[in-house]
Parts: sequence; structure tokens; C-alpha cells
Amino acid sequence: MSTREGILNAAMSVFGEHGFRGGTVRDICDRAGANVAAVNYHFHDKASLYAEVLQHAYRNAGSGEPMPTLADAPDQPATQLGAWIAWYVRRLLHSGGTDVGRLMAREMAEPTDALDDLAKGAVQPVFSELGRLMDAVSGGTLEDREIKLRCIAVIGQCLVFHTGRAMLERLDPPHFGSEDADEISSSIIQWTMRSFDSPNADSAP
Amino acid sequence: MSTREGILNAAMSVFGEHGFRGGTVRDICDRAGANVAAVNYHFHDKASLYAEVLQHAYRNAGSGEPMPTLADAPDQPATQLGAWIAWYVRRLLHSGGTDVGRLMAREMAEPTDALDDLAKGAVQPVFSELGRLMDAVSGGTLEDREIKLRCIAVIGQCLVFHTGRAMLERLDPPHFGSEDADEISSSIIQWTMRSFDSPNADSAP
DNA sequence: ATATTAGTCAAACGTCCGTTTGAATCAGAT
DNA sequence: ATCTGATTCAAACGGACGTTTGACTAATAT
Repeated sequence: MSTREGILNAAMSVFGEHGFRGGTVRDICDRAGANVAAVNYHFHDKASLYAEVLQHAYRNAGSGEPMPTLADAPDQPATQLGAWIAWYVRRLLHSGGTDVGRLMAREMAEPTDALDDLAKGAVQPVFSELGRLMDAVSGGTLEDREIKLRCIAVIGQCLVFHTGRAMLERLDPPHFGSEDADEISSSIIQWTMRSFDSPNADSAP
Repeated sequence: MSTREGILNAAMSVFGEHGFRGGTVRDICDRAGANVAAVNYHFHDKASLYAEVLQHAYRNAGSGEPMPTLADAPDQPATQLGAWIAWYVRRLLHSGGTDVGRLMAREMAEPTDALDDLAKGAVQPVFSELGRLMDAVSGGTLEDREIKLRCIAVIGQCLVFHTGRAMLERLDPPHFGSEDADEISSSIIQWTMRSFDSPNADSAP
């Protein structure tokens, strides 16, 4: 592994743990077994290194299983929607080694230019597929706006276990961690499917 | 307005914009028209000031409406649960003046010691009330673990419109902003209520 | 063998930041 | 008027950080 790659990997950990401002080039270079000046030699400066780290992290985010799509089984949209949710939860909670999720959370709180590319390149396809699945399960009876509302709701239920982990751990038990991914996703699936049932008895006035 | 309050208000803005590490006491004191030493005089140090800012911000979040509780109408739990969700969404999207959500999002991504106090002092009561409402609506038929799972799901659906705003704005329209608070909360309420209906037809094997 | 280039290294530079200091100022009580 | 405690202020301290420097090493080409 070259010095450049070593710094890139170390920077991914350090920036994931402490953010851009909090992560120091000295810490990065220590972990990479390199000299402090190496960052300024191989990358122009700390900011450029961060930009490269973001791109590298986002590119390797989907490492592992492929995303379940409607096209895989067009006649079983409900099954595919369930598979999609389980896949998404697993992807979030078993964030494979890297701290992509924490980098993302920080980008949300304080967006940089890198977020635009990330949205168009990596997030939009995933989100669009969820919309396609939702539309298929509903039988095409829902408006665009309603579809999107439900997609966001599903995403929110999945994300909160990751973005809110620090808070959830500090509240009263029981807690939910990555070992409960199956329980979590099946709960979200159950709830989502039920929302498509015809409402027999309305309780709201 | 006392110097102490001035610093507290200025600190809320500065920390909201730049986070704990990025916000400087010099910037805070400049905006408050105070001397640098004032922070260390009125609050012990920067960290303690930040902790007070978090508590103050979370307590004053939203338009000041009181939280709907089960105790307000013990015989109408469903109505109260709906009111609670609408209140929570309103509180999130109309974050009054200062941006509590950004402070929180940053705390989640990079927890400081202040998060412990915040969780126990300000968040736990809100979360517990949601649990009480969920339990009442379900008629006491659900386990603790199931209750908590549903509470987190509701929180996640509300939070995502705030924490994920930066990303949602960069995806395909339609978008949802603070002006859609009513539409959002009624959608979440509808979905939540329907999840309590008896499942007539199970689709999962 | 020599020249050229890329890469590494210890050390230092300049800046920014949180915190401290000690004197100055103000308010109220005696 | 004097004392006392609380508050403000300019200035400085000490540490951490990003970046630069210039010498040193290793590899490649001539």
C-alpha cells in the first residue's frame, strides 16, 4: 500500500470520527505511519484531502449485496419492497468498516459542494427505486406527492436507527443496535405493508 | 438583557452555524458585545456554555406550545397521539429562530459530554410521553420492545424531514418544507393510526 | 558515475484559539 | 466617603494546528 493510499484510508477513519475540523493531519499521518508533510505533498492541503476522502467513501459505500429492484421480480412488488427495506437497513447498520454514515450525517448538518454530486450520483438511484416499488405495490393509485411522502417516511424509519443512535443509547432501554437489524427491518416492513391495506375503519373525525 | 443572556443567545447562533469545535468564543463575545473573558466568568468554560446552550435551545424549541399528553385527555388516547405528532412536527420544522435541529444533528454525529445531560433532562420526558401514548392507543397489548420500536419509527418519520432536508432538496421534486408541516404530520398520523388496525390480511410468510 | 526526479523527514513558522491574569470600574451597603 | 463584592476589560500565556522549509534518501535515466 502506497503512502498516498495509507493516508487516504487513515483520513477516512479520522474524518469519520472527528469531522473535517476536528480531524487533524497529525493524527491522520500518525495512523498512516507517514510524516506530517506527506499530506501537503500528495494532496494539496487538508481540504483537498477531505474532498478525495468523500468521493472515495461514497464510491465504496455500496460494497456488498446489490440493491433489490422491481425489475428483478415485476410480478411480486410487495416482496421486492420488503427486500429493499431489509437491504437498506442492513446497509445502514452494518456500515462496512468505513464511517460513511457519519460523514453523511455531518454533510447534512453542514453541506459542502460534495453533497450535490453525492445526491445526483449515489442517492437518487436508490431513492428512485424505492419510489418505483412503492408505486407498484400501491397499484399505481397514488399521486407523485403521496408516493414521495411515503418514501421519505420509510427512509426516515431506517435512518433514525443510525443517525439517532447516540441519542437512543442514552435513553431508557430497551436499545436497538446493529445486531437487531432483522427485527428492525421486519417491523418497518410490517408497518409499511399495513399502510397499503384498505382502511376499513377510520378513527379520525 | 444581561451580559449572560447576550452570550447565551450569541452562542446559540454561533454554535448552530459552526458547531462546537468550529464556533469560537471570540466570535460569540463579539456578537454579544462582551469581552472574551466574559465566557469564562459567567460560564465556567466553553464546554459548559455549550451544554447550557443545548438545554436552552431544546427547551425553547418550537412556538412555545405545551406538549400534548395522555394526562390531558386520558379517554382519548388516539386524539392525543395525533396531537402529539402534529406538535412534534411543528416544533421541528418551525424551529423558532435558532436552529436546534442542527445543534442536535451535530451532537448525534459527534457526541459531546453535553449529550448525556440533554438526553436525561430534555429528550427523555418527550420520548416517554410518546411511549405512554402509544401504549394507551394500543390498549396495553404491546411489549415494551414493540412500543419503543414504534416510537422510534414515529420519531424517525418526523426527524427525516428536518435532518435530511439538505439531501431531499437535492433530489427530484416534489419537495417538502416547513410550509408543508400540516400535510406531513397528517400523513404520519394517518400511517401511524392505520398501523394499530387489526391486520386482516397478512402478506408475510 | 553522474544528473534528475520523486519521495521522506525533522524541525520550525505563523496563526488561531481557550483560558488566565490583574488591574480597572461599578453598585450597594456601612 | 469608604469599604466590599461583583463585573468588565486589555493583554498576555500556552498549546494545538495547518503549512512550509530545506536537507536527506532512493530510484531512474543518461
